[in-house]
Amino acid sequence: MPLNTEAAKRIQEVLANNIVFSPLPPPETVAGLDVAYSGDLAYGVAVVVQLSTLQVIDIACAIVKSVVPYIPTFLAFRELTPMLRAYIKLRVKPDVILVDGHGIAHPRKFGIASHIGVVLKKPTVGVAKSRLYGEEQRDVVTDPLTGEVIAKVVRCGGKKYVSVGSYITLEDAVKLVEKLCINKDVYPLRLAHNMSQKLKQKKPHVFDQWGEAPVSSEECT
DNA sequence: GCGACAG
DNA sequence: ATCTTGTCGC
Repeated sequence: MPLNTEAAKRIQEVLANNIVFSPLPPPETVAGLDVAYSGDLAYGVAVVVQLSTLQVIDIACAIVKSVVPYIPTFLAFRELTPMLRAYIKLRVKPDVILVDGHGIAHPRKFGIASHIGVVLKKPTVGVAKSRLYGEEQRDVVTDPLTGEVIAKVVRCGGKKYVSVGSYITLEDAVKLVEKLCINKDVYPLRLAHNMSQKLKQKKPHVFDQWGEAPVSSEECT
């Protein structure tokens, strides 16, 4: 299925008005969301980690048919479903969510991290491996049109572009990512990435009429 | 028209 | 993201 980019663009512009910039109350739990692909299937994984102990307290995953192609600035329309399908299966909801991709460091200020934050009304942080939009100088990325700081570069096994998704401030987002930078990786995202890669290597699955395969949390590991 | 372009 | 092994270097 192709993507109506004009309609998608209007959705992003409208929903971007719902982004909230506010301090994040000290979180106890953090989730990492990631998606892997194989053939025409998307494997979404959500991992919840206890900040004080770094122990994994919940895991969930979803296997759905991948229908939308990747088009720069429209990543959410391809990965939102697999990520949210996994997220809603969590029995323990996190205080804040880390997403693979940008938040407001996006042409229309509405990257996938912001999209998820607005839809779930939950604090989210965008953590990307490369820049999509903005002028990078030193460790800050600014919007060339407004001069506003839209992201900060955090060194953690390479550059990580950290931006606000929603319900958080850039300062709190950066503090959280730095705290979770372990062994050159943002821990929760590393776990989610490893799990999605593992998951897709498993046996085929049976799909229901909605194009989703039943997968237990144990089956994710 | 040209270059840029998350995963 | 995915296709793919070894190899050069700290």
